[in-house]
Amino acid sequence: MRVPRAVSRTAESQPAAVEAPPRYRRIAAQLKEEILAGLYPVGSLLPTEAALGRRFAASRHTVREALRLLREEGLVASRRGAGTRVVSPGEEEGAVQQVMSINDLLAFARESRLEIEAVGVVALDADAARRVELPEGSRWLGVSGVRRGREGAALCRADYWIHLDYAAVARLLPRHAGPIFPLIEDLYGERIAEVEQAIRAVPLAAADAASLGAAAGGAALEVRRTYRTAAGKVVQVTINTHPGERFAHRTTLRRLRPA
Amino acid sequence: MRVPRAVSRTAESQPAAVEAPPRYRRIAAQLKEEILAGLYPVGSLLPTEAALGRRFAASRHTVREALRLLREEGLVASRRGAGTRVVSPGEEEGAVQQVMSINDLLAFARESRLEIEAVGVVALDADAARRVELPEGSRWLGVSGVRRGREGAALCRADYWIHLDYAAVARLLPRHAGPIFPLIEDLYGERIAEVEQAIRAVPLAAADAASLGAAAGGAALEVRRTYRTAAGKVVQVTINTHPGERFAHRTTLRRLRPA
DNA sequence: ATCCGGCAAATGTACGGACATTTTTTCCTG
DNA sequence: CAGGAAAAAATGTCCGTACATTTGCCGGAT
Repeated sequence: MRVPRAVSRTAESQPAAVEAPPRYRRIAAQLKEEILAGLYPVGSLLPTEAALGRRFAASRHTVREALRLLREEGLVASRRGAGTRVVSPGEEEGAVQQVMSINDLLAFARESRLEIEAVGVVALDADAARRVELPEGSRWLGVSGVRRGREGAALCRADYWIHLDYAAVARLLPRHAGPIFPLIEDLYGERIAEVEQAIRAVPLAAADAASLGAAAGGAALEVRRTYRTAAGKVVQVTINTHPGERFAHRTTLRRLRPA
Repeated sequence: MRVPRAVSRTAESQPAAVEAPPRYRRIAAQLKEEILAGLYPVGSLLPTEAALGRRFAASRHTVREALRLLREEGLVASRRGAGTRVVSPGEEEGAVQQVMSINDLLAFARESRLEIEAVGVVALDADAARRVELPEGSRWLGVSGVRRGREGAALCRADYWIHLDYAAVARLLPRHAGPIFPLIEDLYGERIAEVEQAIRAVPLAAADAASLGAAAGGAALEVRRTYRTAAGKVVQVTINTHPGERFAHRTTLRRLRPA
């Protein structure tokens, strides 16, 4: 879905002041870049901790912290005595979304940045209405953009349909890179009580592929969320489109009592 | 994945040596227990690193590693100068999941019928190991088939990797079309405490497409579930592959208390 | 050629120290 | 009493050391 370019726009967003990250994060980013560039193909060994320490003039502690970040991102796996091996390509695989609750939705959005491309009121045609499961012809504040991770890589497309009762939230968006529904909660005193989530596999549209730096036509994971108040009113619908096989939507389900 | 037709099958047991976990893991477990027991309610501060070091007679390094585990588990959040605060009890999150997840897995399997095509012991090559996130070379009881709905239409491919400790369950499968893990629970007295679920979009392989009556190469939703006991032992891994855009994986998330 | 044992290499755990940064508390002044 | 500054408290980063555990390689024996 492409939200039509809005006729009127609010002020452009301004990037926050960025300070130098800690050394271990910089080392991790450098190694990640080299992994993604193919310098260390899947299956190959990274340099040892000792060698990396010499290369980056860093202590073993700092190198280990960097490697821990890479492990958490799913790029490498370390084995005692055997070294650290590159286990999977693609940085998006590390953008694992641990969605377990509404609070977790907030956490994911806080760890990524929404880069807004278009904001404007839209009326849903038949296709769009079917896709977002909202009434055909109804009008919503449309917001579309790309969600990016820490190092600026595109994680997914993010498209929003916000109920017009809350359209003034548009004024806050240029200065806000995080999740939108808490803004609505703050600004209007509404409370999201329930999120309905639907996940499916779709072909990646050419327009989406271009802005995500991925190949068009491949498989993409589409995650749609419908945010409702306790009274059942739809406040917002969000569709995140993650390209390719690199992204996995993960959930951990637990039993707490005897079955 | 195509499981080779089984020639012979026996249960093989490989008892794993169980050793004491590292100290930092034990400290984390103890603190988690106290958090879940309500000793530190949501919003309250844990003891400082220094205090925990005194309490557990551990170095700050060890305490910090323990706190890192708790942070990664989403139980606490640390802020420089302010301490470590309990932000979300895992048990309550788990309660949310219980409402809709493992029971939902059973419901889905009950509403469809597993048509088994192949059963046999398989050793995981590198590709398979990566796909199911189990050790390469490890051996599992492989079961593969198609899950069909009421009218017999193919819903998805269903592939299982069952720990060889439970391989005798194979004897029950010919007369059993429903979910497999409750069979294991009944037959062996094991209890599934946790299911880790990963959903991604993949291209539909030609072999899978043929048995599902779908076009090869299109987008498919791959849902992988790893079933674990409370001790963390992997009992079973399941991959369901749903063709095309027809299938949507739906979840409803609710807030149980005020934000 | 194969197998086994020993040793070196490589990561994992855990101790210690120091300084930086942020938050909270305390103290002082108007 | 209120506000601001300074000090103390608390976590974050980064250095170092030592030992434990596991893996891989090499050489010798069969």
